[in-house]
Amino acid sequence: MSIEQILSQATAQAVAELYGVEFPADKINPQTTRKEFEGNLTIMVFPFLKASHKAPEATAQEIGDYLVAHCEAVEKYNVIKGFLNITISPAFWAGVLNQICATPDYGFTPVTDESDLVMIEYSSPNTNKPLHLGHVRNNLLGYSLAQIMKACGHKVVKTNIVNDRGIHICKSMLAWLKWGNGITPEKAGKKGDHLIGDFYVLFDKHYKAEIKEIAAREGITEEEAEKKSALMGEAREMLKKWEDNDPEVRRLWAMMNEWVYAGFDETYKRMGVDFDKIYYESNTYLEGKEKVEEGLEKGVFYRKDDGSVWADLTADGLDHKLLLRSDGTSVYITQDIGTAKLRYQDYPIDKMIYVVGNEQNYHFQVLSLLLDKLGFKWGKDLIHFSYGMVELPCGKMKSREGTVVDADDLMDKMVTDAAAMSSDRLTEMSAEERDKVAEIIGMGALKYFILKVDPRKNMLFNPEESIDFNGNTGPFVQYTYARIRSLQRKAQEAGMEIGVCDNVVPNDKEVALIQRLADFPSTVAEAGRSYSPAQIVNYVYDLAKEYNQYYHDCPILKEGNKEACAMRLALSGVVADVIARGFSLLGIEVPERM
RNA sequence: GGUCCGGUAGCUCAGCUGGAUAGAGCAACAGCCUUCUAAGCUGUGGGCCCUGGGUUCGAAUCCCAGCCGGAUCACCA
Repeated sequence: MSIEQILSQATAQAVAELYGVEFPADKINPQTTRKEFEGNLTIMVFPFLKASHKAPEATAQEIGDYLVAHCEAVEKYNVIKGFLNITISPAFWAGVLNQICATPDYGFTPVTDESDLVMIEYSSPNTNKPLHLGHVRNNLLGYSLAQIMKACGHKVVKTNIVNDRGIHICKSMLAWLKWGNGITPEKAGKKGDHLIGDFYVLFDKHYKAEIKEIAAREGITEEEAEKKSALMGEAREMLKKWEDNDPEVRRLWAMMNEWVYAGFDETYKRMGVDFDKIYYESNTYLEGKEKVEEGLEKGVFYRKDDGSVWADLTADGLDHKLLLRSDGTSVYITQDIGTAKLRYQDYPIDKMIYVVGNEQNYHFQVLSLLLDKLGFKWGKDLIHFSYGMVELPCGKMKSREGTVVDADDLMDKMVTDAAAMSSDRLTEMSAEERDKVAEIIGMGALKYFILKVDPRKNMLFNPEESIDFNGNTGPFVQYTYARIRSLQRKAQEAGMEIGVCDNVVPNDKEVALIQRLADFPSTVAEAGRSYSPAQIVNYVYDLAKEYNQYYHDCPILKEGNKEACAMRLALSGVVADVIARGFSLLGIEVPERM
């Protein structure tokens, strides 16, 4: 039981005994006392005034006296207005530290057979171009969320739905046939996804030129000219052939997709993300029809005269939504229904989380309703983990405008910059070790910077600032960790003892640190409940910052008292450990030296 | 126009299940390396928390209205 819970219950008991009123203990939330006041935890007594019929100060005094008398952990208290500031005895905190040291999986809830199964869909790339900055945010959020859900005791299945079919892939294929001269990633010395992306761009270039040419020649608008494009006609024809299982087209498609997947794998690996199960739209896009027919039979959908199928969502405050075109083919949302069907066949899903950009908020509102109507038990409560756009200082990042930041380029830049900044610092390391550290720091800087921001918000990504190694950054926290590890190495060399001894009491700064460490489990739980990696980032930063201040003021290896020293080493060790755990929830590595 | 989401220091962001004098970092200025890693620490300056109402002991936080910005409302994906 946490100290907060102990206090809540004791306070509820105090209110009951002193004023004869039952007050629910879970409504009493002791908060960390602000720095400028004495005490560790604060209870607001305003809610009890109705019961006590006394002034706030008097009420606080009475409850404070009761707590000191009945609660062993409470050492003393002070009252400021309606705020009851409670000081917990240092011995109690020492006990807490001891307990944390003895808890191997501190802060994490174990996964059991009875745990809920949470499926998290993220990344969802198209196979006609490489991953970009938007995917970076998506992947980092998705992976981190999966880590957090695991730590909260859920079974997690990470999944990826790859959009591997459609007109856009055909464009790349066509361009490769026309202008590729049989080039391959090996021959080009290029990652497959980048090569395919190049051909997609090439198609667009030729297409635009063609439109312009037609418009000029026939004196029509470019919009009208688009309909006459021979290139687009060919692409459509290719899509038709693909759908008809034309062996030639299918072979080309399969080959080029393999190139792309090899490229994606590299990017994912470097980013440190992975998946338990990958679905391909080419396998799922026909599946939704069946479910729609089923819904039609149940009467939750209806058919128009032209044969198209719709869902009436006006009762839920939305519009009518198309599910099947009049020619019987699927639309986007029908595919999502199909994918849901397959997934539910594969896994006993209790909760579904979709990590998808906020431009699809409406889509997921609709999907939730449709899945619910179709009887998916997790449909109603599906989570659309919606995130905002990543903008650049020079303007918005959209693939059309050509200012896309490529994910691979970005990671390269982060790591090279990290290497440049740490080169004169890590002179005693081998080149190989230095590269490894640069990778950890560069990727840490990137991940931390992206995960720091509330996902819902659009964020500004400034490449210059992101690699700034000062302040609230990943490297700052990593540095704190590395220093503690170095400290531990030195202590070990000196043969010093580590551990919490009964007759050593932590000082104020140490108590504050222990108190923060004690908050870690509830922080993880809360981050899981609110789906917020940013909360972990904030926690870890606060912890690292506080430790840095402590580190500066309280020398450890120089401390004369052996037992105090042992306690400080133990405390430092837990700080490092919790930093590492927090970072593991964010998918960020931590270096032993830097 | 309907719906959804944002608006907090010059900049990037926390805080939002209502609590004390609204916090960090960057940038600016002033200090601290004979010291367990100075990628650090300390200090100073910087705020109509978009506006206006309401709810109450108390509002950046909750409710209503408005302003500004973004997204979305396809037989596209």
